[in-house]
Amino acid sequence: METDDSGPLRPRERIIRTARELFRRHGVRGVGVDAIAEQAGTNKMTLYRHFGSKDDLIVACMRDVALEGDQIWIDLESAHPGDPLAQLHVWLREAAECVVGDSRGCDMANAAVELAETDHPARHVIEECKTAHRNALAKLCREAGIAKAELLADSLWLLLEGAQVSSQSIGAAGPSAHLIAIGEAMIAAYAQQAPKAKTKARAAVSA
Amino acid sequence: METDDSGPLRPRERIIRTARELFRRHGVRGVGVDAIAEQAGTNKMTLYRHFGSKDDLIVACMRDVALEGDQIWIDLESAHPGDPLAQLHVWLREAAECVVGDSRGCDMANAAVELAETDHPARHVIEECKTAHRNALAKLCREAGIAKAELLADSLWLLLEGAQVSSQSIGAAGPSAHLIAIGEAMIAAYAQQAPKAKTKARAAVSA
DNA sequence: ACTGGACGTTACCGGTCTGTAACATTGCCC
DNA sequence: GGGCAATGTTACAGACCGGTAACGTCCAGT
Repeated sequence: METDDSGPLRPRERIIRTARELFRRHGVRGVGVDAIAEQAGTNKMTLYRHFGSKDDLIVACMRDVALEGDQIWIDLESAHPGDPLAQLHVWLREAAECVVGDSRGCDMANAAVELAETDHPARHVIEECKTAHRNALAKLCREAGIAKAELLADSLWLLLEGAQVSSQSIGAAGPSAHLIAIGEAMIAAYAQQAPKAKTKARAAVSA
Repeated sequence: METDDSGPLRPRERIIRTARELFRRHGVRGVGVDAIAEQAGTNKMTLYRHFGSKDDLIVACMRDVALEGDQIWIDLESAHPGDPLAQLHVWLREAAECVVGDSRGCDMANAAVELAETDHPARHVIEECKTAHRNALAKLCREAGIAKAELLADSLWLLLEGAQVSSQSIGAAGPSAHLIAIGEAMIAAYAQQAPKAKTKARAAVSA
């Protein structure tokens, strides 16, 4: 009932992993530090020795989520090197994976909703990470030769964010279930107007 | 410092209004019943005599939000009677009004995020209301003669939900700021393919 | 073998939260 | 005016939370 995965991981790592899971399931305000420590197979004192406060732990978890999220861009490039349009389609499919089953949506967006105070330290991390991801998506759209790349990126971005939050209010079987079809239609609509380059547009990587 | 608007309204109405405002500002878990009662110019006992529990109060607030949201469909019809396409454009502009300034997004979506337990009574109200609104939007798209009406409705729906949640994580100046432009482009893209009828399509109201 | 740092255990503090009990007060309606 | 329902006031219970203090334990490096 207590140990979660007390294998080779140090307490700090176990705490972050456990905290992320519990935060995800119950929300950052819905779980106490005592429950986190116990579930991580340690105790509250050790938790407070690694993280000065619960807010610090939340920030650390957000940074962990951000680090994990950055990996997708590396995976995309390695999956379809030099083919940004193909990467864009894979991105969409990866995004759709975030809203299957009894999804809890995006950890960061959820945390931003729960931490209503705009000056909460975690909010800065969330804003930075979200902005970085949106910019990376826009970069992908530009490199894919999309004319209105910024607008397509914002469109896809809002679609994903909406799908994640909508899966919690309406349910994953609602509009969120059509995320791929909607996204594909949108990419097609933006790709057909004044494309600077077609697929495999290696030459357009400059900007 | 205490009375909020103790005019002609009965305590029950004052409590709901105050609770909605405080829930919106601080989240449903971020404000206590005592603060709500005091801000509403009454006390905790009266609150508990009208609402058996805090959860009941949350449900009542969600129903109040739902009732308020239903009004938009009446307003749309009266603004452009018999012109569903025009209503659709006005809907988009009304939607964009929800993500201006320091928006806190959608009260219902936020509550769904905070109330992580899927069996919370408020979740049912939220799901019903959200589904009803999405269906009303789809009905508008069908009546506007859009071929893939359901898909356009889901697209616009995800855009709005995404804009509302994104305004809290990235900020209202991010992708959410382009909601109108994105939505217009999407409506245009769906309207140009196999339109069953053009504007003022009174004949297409059957289905 | 010693030592120092990381970790575990227990107990506690002060605060806040939801929810209730008992009682006083107001105001409306007959 | 008398009575009754709605409301206000105070106090309290029980639980939980974030955070800290004091002390014990273990293990790696020298």
